[in-house]
Amino acid sequence: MPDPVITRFAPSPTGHLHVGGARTALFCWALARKAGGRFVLRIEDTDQARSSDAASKGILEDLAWLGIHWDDGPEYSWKGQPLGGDPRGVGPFHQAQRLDIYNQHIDKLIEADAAYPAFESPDELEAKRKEAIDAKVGYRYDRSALDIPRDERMARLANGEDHVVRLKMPDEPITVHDTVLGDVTVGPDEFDDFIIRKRDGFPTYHLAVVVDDALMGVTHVLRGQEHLINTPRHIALQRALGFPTPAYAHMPLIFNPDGSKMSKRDKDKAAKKACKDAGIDAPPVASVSDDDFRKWMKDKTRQLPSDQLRELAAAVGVTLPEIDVEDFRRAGYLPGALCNFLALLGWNPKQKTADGKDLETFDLEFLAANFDTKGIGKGQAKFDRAKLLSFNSDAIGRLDDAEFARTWRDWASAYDPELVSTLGDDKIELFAGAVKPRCKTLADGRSVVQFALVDDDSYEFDGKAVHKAMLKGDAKGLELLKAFGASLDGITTWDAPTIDAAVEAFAAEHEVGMGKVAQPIRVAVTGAGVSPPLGVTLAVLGRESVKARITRCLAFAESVQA
RNA sequence: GGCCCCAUCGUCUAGUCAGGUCUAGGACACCAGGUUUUCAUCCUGGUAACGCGGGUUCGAAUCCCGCUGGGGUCACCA
Repeated sequence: MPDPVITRFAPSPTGHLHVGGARTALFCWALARKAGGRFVLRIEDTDQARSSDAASKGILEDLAWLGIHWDDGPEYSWKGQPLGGDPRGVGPFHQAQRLDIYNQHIDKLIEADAAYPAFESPDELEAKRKEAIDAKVGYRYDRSALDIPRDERMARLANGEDHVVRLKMPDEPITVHDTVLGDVTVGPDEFDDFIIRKRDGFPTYHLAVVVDDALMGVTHVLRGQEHLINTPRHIALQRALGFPTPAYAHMPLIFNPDGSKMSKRDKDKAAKKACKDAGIDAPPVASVSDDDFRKWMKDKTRQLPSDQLRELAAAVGVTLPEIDVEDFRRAGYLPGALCNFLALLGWNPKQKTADGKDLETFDLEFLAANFDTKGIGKGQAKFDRAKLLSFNSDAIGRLDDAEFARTWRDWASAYDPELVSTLGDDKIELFAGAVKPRCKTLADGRSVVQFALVDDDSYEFDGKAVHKAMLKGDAKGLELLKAFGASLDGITTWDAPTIDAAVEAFAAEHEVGMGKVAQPIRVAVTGAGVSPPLGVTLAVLGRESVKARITRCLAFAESVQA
């Protein structure tokens, strides 16, 4: 039996899942699925200061929502389906809970003289680094800890003196055999004896990753290209520890359309700019303190907690760019569309559709059956929101009306509860067919149904639309509207098809085109010249509401006319 | 700056490994038409790219070199 393929995604829980991370996770997942292997989720929380439980939970939910489900990893329940667990007994999956394991391996390395404790303080090292920079030479740790006799080093270590542990890097070039990039060789001058255990006793990322990947049986590592230069370090560590080296594939990064790196800070940046442009110098919302606001405005790198930031953005009237998976979810993107788009950003199935075009639309199932590291491109990609938007509206279009109604309602109950409470399930269903082709995101749906969310006497009439539909020329529109309003009680059943038929009959009876009748009615009941098809529009409002609105519009139009 | 990676329409890309069938294909965006009671959907068509310079070759988007450009990385972050 060939070795099983085991991949892993190992985020650090410092916030919600970034779309770049989501793509990495998606590819790792797909590679494992394709090979019938396992996909491991591991939480890299060795940075005590920056990691949080909330972020860790958020990432789990983001992945689950996307449909990227893990076999081994933290236990999580998604829509009644259990995810994760530890059937192979390779956990726990939070690195902070694996300190003993790391220390065993570090001890082994020290014992074998492959690693050594170093006692310089951070300040001392910082000074040396600065010196190197001033002299315009690359800084490397000078191994001065090795000048201390081994016995003395070990004694000081045993005494519990503050220290870090460094790996002795070999004095020879290391070649990474990368599935995407080919062989990449880096010389020994590029590396110094890097730290594998920090002063606080936690392992660094390098040590933890290598130990965990080996112990969890990971065979294929797919990650962003920012890790390429780390790989020789990891290979050195694997050799020192006697671990096999997994297959590596580094993929290009994702950028903003302007070429800048897609960063969580972009959201803060947008909000800061809006505040600055509007000349706001005090926190516009109560949840942000005066002090925090001032510091935040002053420091380009400073970020506000996401809910505070969102509140502030709403108050200032600025739309934040979507960066994290959760941003896209909130903005009304479908998980399938996001995955489809993300997959295409750097990967191509290289297949044709039945009509000879490049295959671009596919689902997770397809990815699981067809993913291949050969299809990963080498070039860096820009994140084109317009194309994602198009993917999303296509994906919405492929839902049938009932599915759409369900999806829209579920989204709204989480992100726009007022819409659900005002319309109710029945009207949402009634609207589904009309809203679906008119929205590119689930959030867009609101603008389509806005007219039904307001009271009969509280929406405003667009003067231009009123003029165009009923007052222009001989003001025949006004006459028709009046007549139609009077005929309302004659409509037997108040549903869209019957209403449409009645309007058609009305137009025929008055010997005018549909447009001449439909537009005045539309403007009367919605205030504007744009709405879903008339039958649905009237059906949703209800007969009494339509009557009231026509009466109100008549009065408005006549007052304008006079 | 050192080291490393990359380079086809505005954007994502197919084609590059095995040079000719590429007057370079698709998608998004954009523009122009058409269907439609408005808007949207939908349909048809169009504009638009091999970064530059040298080689190799009968022939290069495809191979080689240089340049330019973009990116990554140089933490007791991951």
